[in-house]
Order: sequence, then C-alpha cells, then structure tokens
Amino acid sequence: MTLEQAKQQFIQTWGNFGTQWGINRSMAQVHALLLVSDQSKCTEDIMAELSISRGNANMNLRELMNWNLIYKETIQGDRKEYFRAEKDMWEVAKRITKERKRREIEPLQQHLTELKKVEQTYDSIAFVATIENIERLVNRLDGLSNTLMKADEHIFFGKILNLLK
Amino acid sequence: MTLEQAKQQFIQTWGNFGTQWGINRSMAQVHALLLVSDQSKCTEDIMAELSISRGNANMNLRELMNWNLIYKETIQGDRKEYFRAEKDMWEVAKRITKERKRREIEPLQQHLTELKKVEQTYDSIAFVATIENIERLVNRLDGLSNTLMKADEHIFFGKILNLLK
DNA sequence: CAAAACTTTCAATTATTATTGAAAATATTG
DNA sequence: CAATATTTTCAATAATAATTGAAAGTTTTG
Repeated sequence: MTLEQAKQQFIQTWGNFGTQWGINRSMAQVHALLLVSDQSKCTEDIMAELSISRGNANMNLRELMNWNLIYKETIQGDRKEYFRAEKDMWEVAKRITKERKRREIEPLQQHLTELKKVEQTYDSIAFVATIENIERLVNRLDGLSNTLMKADEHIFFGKILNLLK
Repeated sequence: MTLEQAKQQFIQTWGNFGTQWGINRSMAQVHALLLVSDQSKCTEDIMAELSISRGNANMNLRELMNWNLIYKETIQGDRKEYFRAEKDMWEVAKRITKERKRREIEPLQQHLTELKKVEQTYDSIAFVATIENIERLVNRLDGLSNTLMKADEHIFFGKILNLLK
C-alpha cells in the first residue's frame, strides 16, 4: 500500500466512523485529510482532494474551527486562508469532549431537572426515581469528562487507570 | 406538569438526543417509553403510544434486544410478547458501552492496524506516527471502557474518581 | 474606489436514512 | 390441521440530512 492509498483509506474510514457518531461524512473527511497532511491546505485544495463543493468545504471548515480541531494559517504573499489540524490526539480528545459536554450533556441535565418538577402523586414516585437515576449517571459522565479535560494524558491514563485494574 | 406530560416530554427529549448520537429517533423513543413505564408493554401498546407503525415498532424492539436494553416477558393467558426495559442505569451504561466497543472500537482498531502496513518511505514516517497516536488514544478509550464494564458502580465512581479531583 | 481575489450564504437539489403497511412467515389454539 | 393470533420482512414511500453551486458579501490590491 502506498502512502497516498493509505491516506485515502484513512480519510474514507474516518468519514464512515463519523457518520456512525452523528458527525457528517464531509466534516470527518476534511478533518482526516488535515490530520494526515503535513502542509496546511486551502479551501481549493480540500475541494479538489475530496471532490466536494465550495460550500460544503467552507461550511465544514468553519464547523471544525468551532470545535477547535483546526486552525487558520496564512502564507506569505498568498491571500487565501490555509488550514491545519491539531495533531496532538490527546488534545483532540479533550476538545471533542469539551464540546460534546457543552452541546449535549449540559442541555440534557437541564431537561432532566425540569422533568423532576412533575406533580407529586403516588404514581410519579417511580418516574422521578428513574429520572434521578438517569441524572446520576449523566452527572457521573459529566464528572468523568471534566476530569478528562483537566487531567494530562500521563496522569489520567498512565497512573490512575492502573489503579483500577 | 402532570405525570403523563412529563413522560411524554422525556420520550421526546430522549428521542432527540438519540438522533444526535446516531441512534434513530424511534429506537430511542421506544427505549424511553419502556424506561418510564412500570408495566411491560406489547407491540400494540407501543404503536399506539408513540404513533408508529408495526414494522417500525417491531424492528426497534428487536434492535433494543440486541443491545440488551430490554427483555421479553410473557403474561399468563396472553400470547402476545411484552417488553420491559432494564431500569438500572449503570447496567444500561455498561451494556451500551459494551456494544459500541464491539461494533465501533474494535473495527476501528483493525482498520488502523491495516493502515500501518503502508510502504515505508521517508514521507510515510509522519503518517504512521499520526496513525499510531490515534491508535494509542483508541486503545486507551478501549481500556477505559473495559474498566468501566468490569468495575461496579460504587468502586468506579465513588472511590476512584475522587482520587482524580 | 474599482477590479480582483477570496469567503460566505442559502434556496434548490440530491443522497441517505427512517418509516410505513401490506403480505408472508411463524406460532398457537381448539 | 384449519383457523386465528402474532411476528417478521421488505419494497415503496416519506422524512431528514447533506451537498451543490451560483449569487451575494467581504477583503485586499493597485
């Protein structure tokens, strides 16, 4: 397998896994392309290499910047914007975690809190108990994600995880 | 808010969060309905309460059984199948983790291993390094999920997580 | 400040995924 | 075993999500 084939393969694979996780294929592919590229790339490059439209490329580049997974870069004497991916995968994991926490965990916590305001009747006891169990689980996942974001790689995986084995 | 309204709300919310995570809305809603129901329910009940078709209900009930999140139950003198959800949310988390591991983490690990078989050239050094970083991260998430599945709730969250703070 | 270079937007289109519902298959009853 | 109840399948349809591409917006340059 040549390097080019392997890169293509990776882009494909990353795209497929993305879709399983509710991330659109193009976004995952743009991310993958930048992850395996040494040079930063401009919109044109990305459009050409992934055979996608300008709108699509632009939109997903913007979104990857929102997630803090890629950076803009400028090149002397060229007025286009170039993009480069964060390559430290531990950073990548932390940033994705942070963003999913903000977008998903927190709103879910709010919803659950609301639901506990149900009128108190004999029948609602079991319901509230179930919601509280879910809440407890979500809070714990939240705690785990906070830890993840604060901990540095070595501490988190190297030291602590061994304690658990 | 009445109990009925709260249950409806929860089903809606759970369905929406599901779609964000690549789980189809109906499946998440069927799961939610069973989570907040004291009695077990048959296909007819579910069709009626969620206003979905027989095929949809059947397919998602089957899928929830594959995920080990609901059980079949029989009722004396009734030949329909009834379904009940696992209510222990810690169990739910463990089972979802187990299934995603099997369906997603493991195939991804295989792909990554394949990619390292790229021809060795000067240019491929950086690529292989990136893949190895991703591999390392995935392996660690995998290790975390294994730990999660083995650990019991109290040990994992009560004791150990405090160490990390 | 006009022309050129580049980026962003968004309505229309296309592709993907979910859902329906009727028919086929299977299981149960008397 | 025939009638009935129940479950499963799957081609057709509908709903949702992603993508295009041309037009509008913005920035830079001379």
